[in-house]
Amino acid sequence: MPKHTEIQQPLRGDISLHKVLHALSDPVRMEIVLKIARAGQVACGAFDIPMPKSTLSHHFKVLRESGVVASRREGNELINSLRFEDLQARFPGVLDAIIAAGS
Amino acid sequence: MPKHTEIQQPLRGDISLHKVLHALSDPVRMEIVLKIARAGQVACGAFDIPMPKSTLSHHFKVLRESGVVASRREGNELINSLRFEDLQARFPGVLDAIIAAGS
DNA sequence: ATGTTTATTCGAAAATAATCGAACTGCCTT
DNA sequence: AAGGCAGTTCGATTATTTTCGAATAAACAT
Repeated sequence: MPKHTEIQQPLRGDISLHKVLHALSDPVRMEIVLKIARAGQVACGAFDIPMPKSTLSHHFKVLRESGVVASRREGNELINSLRFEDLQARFPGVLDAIIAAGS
Repeated sequence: MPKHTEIQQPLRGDISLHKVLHALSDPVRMEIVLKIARAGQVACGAFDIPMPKSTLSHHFKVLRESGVVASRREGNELINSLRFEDLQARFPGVLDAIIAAGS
């Protein structure tokens, strides 16, 4: 029975458009988002991006703090997903269009 | 008969998503874009944003170089418009959704 | 208990971006 | 030709972001 630890993320109402756009304006983070969009659920370790772990961790932090990505702990890894419903509720169509454009 | 000078802007095919998103991730630039979206055509001077002209000019430059805004000279002022068709062709729905979300 | 895996945090360095005043260019008016 | 107006460009400053290695934490396995 895996323990689920909640990670710090903004509430739906606190998600701001400019932070979301900033988060998505970085190519590495966009790549991360596209991969999550395709797979639904991806652990941090599953990204074979040639980059130190601390840098990658920074990008996940930006994605989380902007409200784009939700992460939950499962065992000793973090599973990432997109906050599709929250973003759709707050900024309808934005994430969909960006993901479609980025694919 | 006003002279129309063309200003440096990327071709449709050279517009990149991450530059567009970066351009829109700044609150001042978003405000500019929203005003143009509402009015259709706006001269640089018509923005009563409390900020030195050089700073404002910098933001227009970012918007232009990202492909979001087109500027043409008419007399001694610059008229700005959104590159809606180009953006729609390249990243369908993105600008619409962002403008709707930002309004 | 010790070690392993997964990922974060810390702190400092390097790269980008934003800000502003001053000087400049283009166009119009007189 | 001289002056005014709209914006840009230059150069310097500051602020924010990105990057990375080293140290740390949390969960699991042995």
